[in-house]
Amino acid sequence: MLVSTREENVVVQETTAGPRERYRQQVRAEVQTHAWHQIAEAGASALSLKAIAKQMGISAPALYRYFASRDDLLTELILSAYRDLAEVVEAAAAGQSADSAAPRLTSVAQAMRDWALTNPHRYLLLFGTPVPGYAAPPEATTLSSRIFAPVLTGFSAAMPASGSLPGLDPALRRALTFWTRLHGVISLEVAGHFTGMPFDPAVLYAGEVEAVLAD
Amino acid sequence: MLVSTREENVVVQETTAGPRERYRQQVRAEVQTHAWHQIAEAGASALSLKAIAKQMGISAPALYRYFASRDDLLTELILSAYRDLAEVVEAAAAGQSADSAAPRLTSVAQAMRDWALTNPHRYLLLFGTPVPGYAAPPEATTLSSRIFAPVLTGFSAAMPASGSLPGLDPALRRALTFWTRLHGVISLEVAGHFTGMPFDPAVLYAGEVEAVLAD
DNA sequence: TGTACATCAGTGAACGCGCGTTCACTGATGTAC
DNA sequence: TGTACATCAGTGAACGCGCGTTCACTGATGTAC
Repeated sequence: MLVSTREENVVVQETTAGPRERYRQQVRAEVQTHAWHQIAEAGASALSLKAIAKQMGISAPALYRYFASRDDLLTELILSAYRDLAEVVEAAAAGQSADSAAPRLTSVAQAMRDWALTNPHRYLLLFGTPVPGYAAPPEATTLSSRIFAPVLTGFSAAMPASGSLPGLDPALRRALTFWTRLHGVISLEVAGHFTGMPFDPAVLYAGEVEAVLAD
Repeated sequence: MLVSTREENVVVQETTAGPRERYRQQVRAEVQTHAWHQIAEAGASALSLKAIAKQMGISAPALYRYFASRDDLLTELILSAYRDLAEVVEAAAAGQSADSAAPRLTSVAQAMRDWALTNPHRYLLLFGTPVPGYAAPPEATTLSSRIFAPVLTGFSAAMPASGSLPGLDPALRRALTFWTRLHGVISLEVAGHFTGMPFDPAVLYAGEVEAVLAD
């Protein structure tokens, strides 16, 4: 499983950073890589600064130069996972012709599943069981709607704005079910609930993608 | 939130149990109640025998009279959650007339959501992020198919057995999408991903139930 | 180009804490005669 | 009904372990003159 840990402290990287700042970002990235491996092996609740320090051959207090606390590190991991997925979804939505919404949304759906299967622990960290005792920062909500936006605009474009029906705006409803139906398949697959069952999850998923766009 | 911890050591309970055995089952139940409260507050990874002992006003080693280890307790919790849900689903399926499948499946769908909202931590323990480093016992798979069975027979009855289409048997496919679509809504709601969004999850769910049975 | 100084990465000891689990034991409770 | 014995729930001390975090410190590195 590939763990790509890019640094995204965009503001800093824009101007020419001094060698100390460059080194700093490099170490931060290395810490996050080890953190993801740890989450992959023992789950998010087991994320431990001391264990990361040991793996890096460094003393534990040294890490406090880079992250204010364990929860601070966890926050960075979650936000970077959100950013990563948001970029993947946006790229998938942008890569298709703007004429019709269906191929754009198909592309988005495939990108989501690919990302989830490549990064199962990131997907579960974002959309699985919430980490107990941890409150996501407000920025998470912003990034969450950034992921949702291409889907919503896709359906809004495809449908006449027919005012609100009883209960739920139709474009919002279709965007929501797009999301819930695909999440239903992805999350069960990623959590291992399809192992040993006599069917191919990819086929099931493709069927759901087709169906959710057909109606 | 109600935590009902029934003892289900059926074999023992059938014959008349001595007073010691009765007491033993009572304590086991009490331990499990405290365990669920603990999972609700700090997650499954934080499940701790010492903490339970402290809450019960008992010494920690005393618990080893009732559970062989921490993982043993966790296994009992998971199996009892599976059993509980299986009974709820079976009851919902049996409560309707056997004539047509649709009302039976609607009833099953509502029972599933009700159970999940009443027991969010149980639902997440069964179908959310897997507990790291913990392997579910084989019996879990058995109970899992017991939950799935009423759905599958519902769709099998409703459809002519038309042989296998390319990819996926039609009844299995519809039973699977029944499950994935409802899980998609339930899991996101239970994990708190709908909080603050401008719609009613119950309406969204009802719509999905209707749609999954309509086609 | 050379030197003095400020910055900052990293160290090692220490804090209080909680964990699962073992062990030898005490004392109450149920049971067989 | 009374007594002796076996069973077993529960105790307290101890084991080795890992955790987050703080503190005063050392020593290397970059920078300003």
